[in-house]
Amino acid sequence: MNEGAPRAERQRRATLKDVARLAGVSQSTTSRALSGEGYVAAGVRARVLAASEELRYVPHAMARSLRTQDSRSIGVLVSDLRNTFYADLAAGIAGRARANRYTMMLVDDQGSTEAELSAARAFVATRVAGVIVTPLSASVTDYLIGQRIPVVEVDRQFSAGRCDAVLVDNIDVARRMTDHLISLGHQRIALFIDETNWTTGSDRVEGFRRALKDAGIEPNPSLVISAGWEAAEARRAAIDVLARREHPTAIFAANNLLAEGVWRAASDLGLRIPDDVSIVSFDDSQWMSMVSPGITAVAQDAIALGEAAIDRLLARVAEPDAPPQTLVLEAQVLPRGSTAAPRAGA
Amino acid sequence: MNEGAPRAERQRRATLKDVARLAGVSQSTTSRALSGEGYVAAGVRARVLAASEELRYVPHAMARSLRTQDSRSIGVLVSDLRNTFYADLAAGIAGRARANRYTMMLVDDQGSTEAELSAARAFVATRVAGVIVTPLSASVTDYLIGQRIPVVEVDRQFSAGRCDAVLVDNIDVARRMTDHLISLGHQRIALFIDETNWTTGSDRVEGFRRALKDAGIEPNPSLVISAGWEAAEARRAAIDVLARREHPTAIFAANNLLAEGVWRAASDLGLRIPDDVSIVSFDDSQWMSMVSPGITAVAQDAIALGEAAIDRLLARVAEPDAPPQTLVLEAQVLPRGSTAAPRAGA
DNA sequence: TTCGCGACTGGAATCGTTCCCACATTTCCG
DNA sequence: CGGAAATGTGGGAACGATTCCAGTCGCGAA
Repeated sequence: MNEGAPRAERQRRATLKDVARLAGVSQSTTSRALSGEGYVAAGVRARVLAASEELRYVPHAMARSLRTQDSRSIGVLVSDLRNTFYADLAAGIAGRARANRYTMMLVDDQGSTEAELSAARAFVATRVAGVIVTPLSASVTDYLIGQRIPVVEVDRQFSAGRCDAVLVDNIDVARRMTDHLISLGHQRIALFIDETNWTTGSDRVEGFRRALKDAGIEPNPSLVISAGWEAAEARRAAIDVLARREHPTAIFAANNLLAEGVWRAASDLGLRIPDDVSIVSFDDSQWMSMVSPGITAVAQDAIALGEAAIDRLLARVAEPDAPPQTLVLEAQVLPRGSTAAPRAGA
Repeated sequence: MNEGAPRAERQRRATLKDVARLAGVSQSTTSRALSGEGYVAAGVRARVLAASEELRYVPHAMARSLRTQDSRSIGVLVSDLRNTFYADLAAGIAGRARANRYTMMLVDDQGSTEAELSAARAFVATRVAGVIVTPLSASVTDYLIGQRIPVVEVDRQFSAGRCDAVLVDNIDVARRMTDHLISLGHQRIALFIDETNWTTGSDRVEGFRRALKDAGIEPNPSLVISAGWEAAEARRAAIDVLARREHPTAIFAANNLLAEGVWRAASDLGLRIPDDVSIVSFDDSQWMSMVSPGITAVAQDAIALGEAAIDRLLARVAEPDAPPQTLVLEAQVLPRGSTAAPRAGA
């Protein structure tokens, strides 16, 4: 053996060339033997496999995809992994990605549009096959579409008709939930909402308004409350609202964080649910089935949402020029104990 | 212009060569202009930048890292993203990764050792700079170490002394928690545990045992209960245990899922907490602060755990030959209302 | 005038694969 | 028996970047 640099020899990772040399055949043959494509004599294949095993050879995925010009990874961009909604979404995607032998690059943009855009650039740089995003603005999607990378928008939609999307019918579900409250006799219903620039938010408000309108209830703008992004903010806002003399008899929280804030506020003020105030939530959470009474909630199946998104993405990758599709998944209203008729006289 | 194939021309993504051609300089110069390394005349740089802008050029990260032989991505392997503990861990890692301009490849192995190993192979194939793993067995770490890829084990440790690790002192915390119950007067304490082949599980059992021993309480093997992996299983097991004539006066659940099962079982049986049974949990969860009474729990800061893990990993990448370190982070016992002295006579 | 040096540029090798092509050998069939 | 087809092999050009090296200038100093 060459006594030159045994240590360096050990350190370097084996390449195809090393395997070829050890097996005593050319790189072309080695490649064929390992990939199983093309002619290779049985004996030679065995020698190559043995050599590859001995050197613990692992093909360099980047070199491969550089040459073949295709990619086995997808980019996923979510807003906040600590929120179970996004975590479940990611879990759904991760499972299916693995099943389809894709790897997943995950970025949590923490609500920052700069982070979002820089993640998109990183995805383009690594030439992902496609991207799944819960967008904060239209710019990510625009950028990716401009770069001709397949995109699926999930949960919120900014680029309707320009890329695929997987959504829940927020208008309909919000309306049904509001109807539920109205049918119990509630007239003064407050809606806690985070953001109305997104389709999720504006659609939920829209569904809420329609239900009121259809029931002939006068819309009251002071009962649509922008409650910020965090439970703590929502809690403060809810304390304000619930401390009013004629406080709403029911509160509809547009997501799980807001619901937490509202629930804590009611608890802070010693209000009893549902006697003093009914509470419902858009988004189910573990705690909502554990507190008593349980919180009536819209159960979005975030895992299914993620699975649908990656299925759509892979279909799009296979057929880039098909017209964009928007998938709308069902969401269920789970009635629990947090809703009842308003107290007489309230 | 060449009228040959305008469509194909539009389709292809711009490469360095295209930018160079448009700017009228060589690839070398273009590369230097874009990277800022080496000499480039100001006018030329401007031209190159303009050309790159016009073609919406995005450098091919894989080609780059193939050439430079370094990697800007890390692999992360967790057991179940739907569990907030792992989701928070991933969130902590994701934040720091982004801050350090690394991308993160995330795999959720769903508790399958095959999935775990195949993820590890995928990481090696993409030549990640390093891997953070909540291992299911020693084999992932062994494999990665064999491939000379830096590894940090988090939460559980299988390869002590052979790679870095970031942990919580499970023995100590479990002991303190048990002491808390003992100091309230409990003698018949059950421990619900998932798995004792992992350091997390066996250490929690160990801490529990030591606390009992130090207090002179006879260890009772029938009170250390393997309650499976899911809340539903734990619930069934807890119903069995709590339905016994002389049921334990306190239950220590070794993680949040188990705690959920135990809590639901108590609720199923109409037992009052803490009057009929005290409950404590290793792992805090959102619901534990929302139910009443709140559940006394060990709060592990999973985000901090993730941050510490990636800090360690990046330090290791910078200095591969330093001796392995094991970081032990603090965890707090959060006393809530779920613990009290056992009922007289119980 | 010549030398040397700093500023600047381009050619070409390289990273680790795949795969087209050319060539060699064997098999098969009319 | 001749040639086509099937089988097996290796050479070498890509893929898209970086970077070493060898040049070409212009200019101030010797």
